[in-house]
Parts: sequence; structure tokens; C-alpha cells
Amino acid sequence: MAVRVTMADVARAAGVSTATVSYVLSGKRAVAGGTRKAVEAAIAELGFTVNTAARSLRTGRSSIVALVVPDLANPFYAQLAASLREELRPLGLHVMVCDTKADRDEERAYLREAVQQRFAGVVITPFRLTAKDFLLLSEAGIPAVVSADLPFGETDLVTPDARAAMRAALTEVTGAGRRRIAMIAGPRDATGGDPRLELLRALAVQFGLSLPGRLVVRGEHTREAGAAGFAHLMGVKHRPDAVFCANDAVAIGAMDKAEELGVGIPGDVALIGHDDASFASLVRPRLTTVRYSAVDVGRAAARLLVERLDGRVTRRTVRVKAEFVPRETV
Amino acid sequence: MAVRVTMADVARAAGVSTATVSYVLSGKRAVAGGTRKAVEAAIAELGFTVNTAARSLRTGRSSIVALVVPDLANPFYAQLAASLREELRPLGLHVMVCDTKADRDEERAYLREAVQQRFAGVVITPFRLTAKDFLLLSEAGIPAVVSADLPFGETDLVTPDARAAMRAALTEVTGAGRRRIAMIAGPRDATGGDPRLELLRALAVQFGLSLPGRLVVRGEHTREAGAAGFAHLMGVKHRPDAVFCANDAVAIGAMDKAEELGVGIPGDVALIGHDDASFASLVRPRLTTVRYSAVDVGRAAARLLVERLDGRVTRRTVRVKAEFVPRETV
DNA sequence: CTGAAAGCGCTAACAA
DNA sequence: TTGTTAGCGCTTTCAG
Repeated sequence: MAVRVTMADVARAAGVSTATVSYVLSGKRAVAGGTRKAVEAAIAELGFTVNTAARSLRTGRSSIVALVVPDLANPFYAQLAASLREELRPLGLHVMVCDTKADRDEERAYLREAVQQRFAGVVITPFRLTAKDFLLLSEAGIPAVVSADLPFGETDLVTPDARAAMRAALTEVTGAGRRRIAMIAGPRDATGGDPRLELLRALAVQFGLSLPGRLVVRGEHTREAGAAGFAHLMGVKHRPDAVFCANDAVAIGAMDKAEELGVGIPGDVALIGHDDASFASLVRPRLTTVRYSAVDVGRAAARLLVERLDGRVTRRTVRVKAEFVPRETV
Repeated sequence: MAVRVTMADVARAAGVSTATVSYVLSGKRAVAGGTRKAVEAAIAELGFTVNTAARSLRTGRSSIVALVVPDLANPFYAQLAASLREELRPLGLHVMVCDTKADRDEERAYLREAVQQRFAGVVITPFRLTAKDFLLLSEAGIPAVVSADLPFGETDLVTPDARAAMRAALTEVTGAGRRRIAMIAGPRDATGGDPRLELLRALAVQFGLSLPGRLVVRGEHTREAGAAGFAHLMGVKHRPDAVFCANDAVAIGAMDKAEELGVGIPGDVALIGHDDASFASLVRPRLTTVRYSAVDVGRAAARLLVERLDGRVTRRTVRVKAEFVPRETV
């Protein structure tokens, strides 16, 4: 047990030096065909696998990329993880998924962890972090890609472009004669406020609508918060006839509560989600939503990260277009 | 940038040796109060974080535990990940979640990876692996905990005890006068067959029912496979009036198809899921299912793993009881 | 209670 | 085209 085969063993078996074994593995130096064959045979024979700890110590960099997200149980992030992994895998990079539960201390702990482990990079959807928290990473020379609306210091950015999609949503909502729009938004203390709310506010004006403070409720990005927020909105006078939600989980929570309260969806109130998480098409009526493609985000983040590892030093931003998905709740 | 602070820096600043710094960190040797204070101050001052690559190289073991699952998008596994992480975190162990998409090559690749990275341990829900594949791990001295029905070689095991729950399900199904039960089971080539199917078969006999081959359909553990399986079952003559599903995703797929086909649930056909994934209570009618607690599995796996790391050498098995959750589809 | 120093396995600069 | 070798930063044995 614990028979560990080292490069030295392989080198001995193949009758070469460890340098040659290393070069066969990395391809960073030409190796004669016969030599390569011998080395490969020895590797197979002995069942050698490189010790990544030694490699990392030597190179000062691990092959792990951390993906830090607020909620793994949200299929959006699960998909993002899958997408990122798929993009990074061919490059020999591994993804370590970290769930922070939207907690700032957890978020920080993972950034710290990234430094400690000398991760190759970090892809993060920050929820309660500030630019200052990213100093740790930049000091350690670890590139970060942020999926958010604004960058943090020198980080690269993957950001949604939801304007057209939201405009389409509002067109549909107002087309059905609805005028009293509301939003169940994210928490007040989230990093950078709530861009989805800001966007809705801005667009509302263009549609001649208003979004008064009493029609904006705030809470976590969870089903429970959605239910609570919807309950509150239904208690307000001149209650809304259309409710935009911070994400699909929130919208589903709102649907739970609507059913409980006997409020008709979309008869009495239209409901618009965000993200198009896998369960959006699962509920009845099917949730109308604004799709933000986790796969596209993963791809973009991977590309940005790889460019950084290849030496790019200037900050870059990639916009990912959102898309209106009309279903049955408007 | 890339200012890396090493233990030597800390030692110098505190006027001690690196050994002392190391012992302050690990607590493996008594250190005088004053010395400890000085070291801690220096660590804080310089912002030192230990280089885990060096540590791993030296100790021959990383602090990462791999959690290898067939489908991260399934909330059951997302929950399992969260649970495992929570249990292992206080021990300084980190969880790396690996999604294999139920593919054997992926599963193997991750076991290989575990060896390469000298992971502290592996927790895995194998889908198409055989005992032989685990040799790699045992040779490298890496403990594995398997979440399945049977162990693989020397691995520890967390296994479901679903007999009582399934019996309750059958009682409810037959109580409603249903006699023609069917199952949309897992793929034929899955490791260890399909224990949920075997259990259903065994229990059916006790209820004086039969589960003929034409009423057993096989497919992946996905919504799509569920839809396809259900479509097939609806085409069979003497079609079933109760369908058990390999997991909840499969059951949801069956519901999709039932709606499309105009088959009433539970009016025409009763539907029973498995796992109680978060979306089981989301669909309408709400899915009746057999709950298998991911949190309990995570806890058990963590405990087994830690015992191994503490030196236990004999194989252990922990049973986790499943529970019947009657909702609206029977 | 503390320090000196070896060495984990690898990479890459330098030498041949 | 290949080999020699220093050294990455840590833990731990041995010595004091």
C-alpha cells in the first residue's frame, strides 16, 4: 500500500534522467522518438502519476481554479460549474466549486483559501464582497474573473446585458394592460446594490411607469424570500398586477404564496423570473423569465481566465446577452 | 504583485526558527506563550498564509477530499456536497466536487486525479465503476467512502435502507386498488444493477403483485429518460396504473409526458419518485416520493472518512433510512 | 522550550 | 538531444 512511484523511478526504469521524463510529460522540450517511447512505456509499466503538490511547489501555481458561487443548489450555478469545467478541462485545469451561501465570511474564506492553495485562478459571483477583499488575490498574483455588473479592482468581468430582454418583458406586461409593476429584489446589503432592480427602474420610466418604494421588497435569492416578498406585496394597497423577481427561485416562492393566497397567476398578477433555471419550465403555469445563460457565462469566464494565464494584463469585460422567455405567467 | 510571504519571513520577523512557526501553526509541540504571541503577531503583520503545496509535498497528503457524483444539477447531490463540506470544514478538510455525468471514463479520470493530487480521501457515488477501478486508490493509500448499495473492495459504505419506505409506498398504491405496477429504472449497465428495482421486485411479491419485464423500462437518471420511459409504458397493452421511478428527475420527466399525452396523474396512473429532490414539491400535483436524505448521507460519509484518516483499517457500513413522503401523485 | 537541517518530487536553467 | 542540479516552502527528526 501507498506504493508511490516517483519520476526518479520512471527515469531509472527508462534509463534516462528525470528531466527527460518531465519533458516527455510537459512537451516543453523536444524528445527523441525512441526516448519518448521508453519513457512512456516505463510510465505505463509502473503506473506513475505526477505528484501535483511537488509540481505546484516548484511552479508556484496549482492547476485548480476555484468557482465561488452563492448557492450551488441553484441549478444556474450547477450549470455554470459544468460549463466552466468543460472549457477548462482540455487545458489541464481543474475546477473546485465553492458554495458560500451568500455569506460574506464564507466568500472571504474562499479567497483566502485560493491564496493559500496558490490556485491558478478564481471565478466568482460575489454577493457581499467589496473591491478591498480582492486585494488578497491581486497581491498573490492570482487572476480573478467576476460574474457581476461591475468589476472589482483589476478583475476581469463577465456581465449580463439584460436591457433588451427586460424591455421585451415590459412590452409584454404593459401590452396586457398592466400598469402597477413591483419587484421582489435582492438584499439591500448585496455588493453593488441590485442591478436587476436598477435596470427595471430605468426602463419603467421609459414605459411611463413608476416603481414606487412600497412596491419594491427585498430579500435573499431564495424561494422562501420570494414567498415572503409576495405576501407583503399582496398586502399593500393598490397592489401590483405584475411582479418582477430577482431570480427564478424567488419567483417560484412567489408562486407558492400566490397559490396559498388564492391569487391567480397570471390572471391577477403577472410574474417574471430571472435566469431561466431548470425549474422555471417545471412549475405550472410555466414561468415567464429572462434567460441568462450559465453556459455562456462559463465559457466567457474560462476564456478570460485563460487569457490572463497567458499573460494579458489589462482588464477585460465580456457582455453576455440575456433573452426574454415568454411562457405562461404574464 | 506576487509578493509571497514564506514561513522563513515570519520566522525572521518574529526572531525564531521556521520550526517554531510551524509548531505554532500546527500545535504539535508546546510553544512558550511569549514566543507564540510574537509569531502570531508576525503572521498577522505580514499576512502570511501557509503554502499548501509545500505542506502536501512534505506530508504526502493534501487537505482536499473529492466528492464524485453523477450529476451536480440534481439538487440531491448539491445538498450532499453542502452537507459533506459542512462536516469536513471544521477539520481543515476541503471538498472538491466532481461531476462525472454518469460517464465511466470521467469517473475513472477523477479517481486518477485523486491519486495524482494525493487527496486526503474520496467520497463517491459510483455509477459505472467496478471494484477494480478502486485499486488505484487503495494502492495509493487514499481512503474511499462509497455511497451505494454494495461496497467496492475495501471501501467504506453509506447505503440506503429503503425497505420500510418502499413498503409504505406499496401499501398506499395497492390500498388505492392499483395492481399493475411498473418501473422506470436506471440503466442496465450501471454498477451493481439497480437496487431500487431489485427492492421493488422483492416487495412486489410480498404484496402479491408481479413486475413483468415489459413493465420495466430502463434509462438514465434524467428528466428526458423519464419522459421516454413513461411514453413507452403508456404504449404497452394492459398499461400500468402505478409507476415507480429511479429518482425524482425521472418522475418529473414522466409527468411532463403524462401531461402531453393527456394521462391523468394520479387519476389514471400513480407516480412515485425517489430522493425527494427539492423540485419534488414544486411540480403540480406534488410528487409522492421516497426521501433519501442527502444531508444524512453527507454526515455519515464524513464520519467514516474521518475515522479512516484517524487510522481505522476495517471496513464499515452505515445505513441511512429512507422515508415515504406521501404527496399528491398516488 | 527551541533550532538546524534534511528532504518531500518536481521543473527549468545551465551545461554538455 | 539529453543530463545535472538547485531549490520551491514546508514538516519533523535530532540535537541542544
